[in-house]
Amino acid sequence: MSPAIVRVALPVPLPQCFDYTAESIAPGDLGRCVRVPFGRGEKTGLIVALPDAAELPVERLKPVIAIQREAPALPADWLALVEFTARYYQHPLGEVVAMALPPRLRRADAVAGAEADPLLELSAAGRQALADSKRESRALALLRSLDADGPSRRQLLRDHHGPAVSDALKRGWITPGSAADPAQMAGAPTLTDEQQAAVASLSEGFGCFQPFLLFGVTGSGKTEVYLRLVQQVIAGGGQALILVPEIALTPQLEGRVAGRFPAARVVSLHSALAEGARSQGFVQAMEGRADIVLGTRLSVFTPLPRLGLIVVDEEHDASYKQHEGVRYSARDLAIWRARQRSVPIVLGSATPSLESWHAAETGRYKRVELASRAVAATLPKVRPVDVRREKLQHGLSEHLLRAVEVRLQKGEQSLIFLNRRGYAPVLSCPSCGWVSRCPHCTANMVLHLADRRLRCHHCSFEAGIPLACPDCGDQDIQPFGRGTQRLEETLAERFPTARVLRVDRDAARTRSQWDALLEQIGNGEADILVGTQMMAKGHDFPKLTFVGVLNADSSLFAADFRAPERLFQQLMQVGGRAGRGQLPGEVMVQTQYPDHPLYQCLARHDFQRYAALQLDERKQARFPPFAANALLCATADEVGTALDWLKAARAEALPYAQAFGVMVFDPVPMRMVRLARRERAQLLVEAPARPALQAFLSAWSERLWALKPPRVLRWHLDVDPAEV
DNA sequence: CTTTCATACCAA
DNA sequence: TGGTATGAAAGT
Repeated sequence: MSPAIVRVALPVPLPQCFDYTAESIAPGDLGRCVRVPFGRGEKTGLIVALPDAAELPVERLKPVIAIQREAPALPADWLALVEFTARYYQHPLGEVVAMALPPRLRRADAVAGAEADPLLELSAAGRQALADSKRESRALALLRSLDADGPSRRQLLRDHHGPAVSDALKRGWITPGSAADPAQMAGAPTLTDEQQAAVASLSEGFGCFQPFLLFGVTGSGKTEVYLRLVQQVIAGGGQALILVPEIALTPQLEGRVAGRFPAARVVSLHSALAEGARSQGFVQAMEGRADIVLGTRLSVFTPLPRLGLIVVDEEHDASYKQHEGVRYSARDLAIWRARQRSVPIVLGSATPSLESWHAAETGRYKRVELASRAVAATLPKVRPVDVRREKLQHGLSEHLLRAVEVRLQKGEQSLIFLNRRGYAPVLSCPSCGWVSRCPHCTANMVLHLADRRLRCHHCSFEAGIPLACPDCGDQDIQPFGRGTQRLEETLAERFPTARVLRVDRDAARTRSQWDALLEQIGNGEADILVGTQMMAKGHDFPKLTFVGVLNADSSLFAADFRAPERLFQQLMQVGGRAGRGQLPGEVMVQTQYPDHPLYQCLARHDFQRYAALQLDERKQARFPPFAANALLCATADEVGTALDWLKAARAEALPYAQAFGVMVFDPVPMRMVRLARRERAQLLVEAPARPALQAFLSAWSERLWALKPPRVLRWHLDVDPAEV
């Protein structure tokens, strides 16, 4: 018997797979990791096919070193998913696999058996103890919660009751439980009529592929709707996949899910997780031992044998698109996966992406709406403040200052939102025009007065603050513009009795700093918050009733056609921070263009109107979703090199372009040409629709790989780019 | 005649 | 990508 052939995807930046010979191959080895000789050394890859014939003459194939048979093989539908990803995003399969697989799984050493998280329940003795006990204790609280909510996972109990758990185990009050229903819920609130209706129409999609757009204003209780759907799926023996933008910023969701389903096996996956924990969660999900997987974009690649539902929370969020390496969109892949597995997918947002909104308008997605806030709070009053005729005090209008003053007197909190870190965006010499340029980027270095540094926000280059102008020696160099640090200073001077707290990436460098800040705000230990977009994301501060927005206009006329969409989403989101408790909220946006449709729609909370306007513009201009785009990006030590290569690439494209009805534009230097000592250029491809783009790209990329670029040049394709 | 650096090529 | 082979330029 001649040896079998295995086709292996290896983590190398090459468009092809590699064939090897292997003895005694079973069909079950498809999807297994394998150690192979490669070049002078060895590499670990994944067996992606068991072909009858090799691409090369068999004599030239090397034998595999070892097949990793201790770990379970990746299932066929998972292979199909990574293969689709590689094809659609024009990225080498081996690199897609390397990204999607936890590193522990890839390495040949055995995967540690996942530690069990046993289910615990009240024993007869425990019931007795509960009945007999008279005074409050930690143990009593534990027993009571088990009595009320039913069996629960040990980890969850430990999170809430600490050492009382081991104690109760020793006394025999609680015991490892018999099989409990993972779908049992604890502490579920009553749904509003609207939520009930939403759950009803969404669950109609169970058992078949159907994308839903759950369009619900901030605070309308979308999460509660997800949880009920998840409950139904688990009750039917299925697994649910929930994607969230940044789990680091939304740990409360993790707690809420785990707390709601005390008997379910919940796996949460995010980038902050250690290697081992990530691999463990992956394997648990793959073996069907997890009921719920909750995670960031990477978890779209979690194998789930009993998948029954996918939820994409805040589907418009930019963090679903990966911006380097394999530039995939987790949201779009989730939809593909839902179709592949014939399961429903729920995309939730208060400000859906225009792509999703358009899909709902045209009936490709079913729209389900939650129009009112679940908690008894009204939408905040939003208005643009015309700053053209007002004299500003350090960038702050009289209206805004008065609004802050009023909250201070009432003991409520205000948030001033400014998306610009640091003290001032640039340091400049008024006499000769010198500005604090970054030596490695086409950008200015930002003045950070707190640690007396100039810092480039793009490449992290740092320098000290010069005492005099480096060019002309003038000592009168000055900061221009305003960042959060300066705003914090200004507000502290203006409101000397107020406690001003800055919340940006500099103030919340680590997770613990961030948690500490959140706690301070929650405890009412701050009166005025100065924050960047970090503050926009899903946190409820009951005492926060006013939000002032500075410098919003800069996104209005930005070159990127998606900038206004993002601005609207961001303002809706940050506005949603105001008045989520019992107190009514107010939002002011300082602008030079108070009549701009974006602000007008924002003031009326009218997403639908704004979406209609934007979609109309996009249609006229043939932008997505009325076209499909891709970018070919090249970087080199000089733009010229990049541009030359792109020109050659464009020449290769022209024969195909016509056939597929695709436009290939001239290469241009990127807006920020220089980034971290590399110069960048790109070329836009515009197709009438995705299938045409795909067909064109697969033909073109074959030619691109054949093109021999100079060694210094790096190139990649960005399909469905987030920014152009 | 050696060392160093840039460049071309290749991987099964 | 990373390792290696190749050759020209620069140094002894």
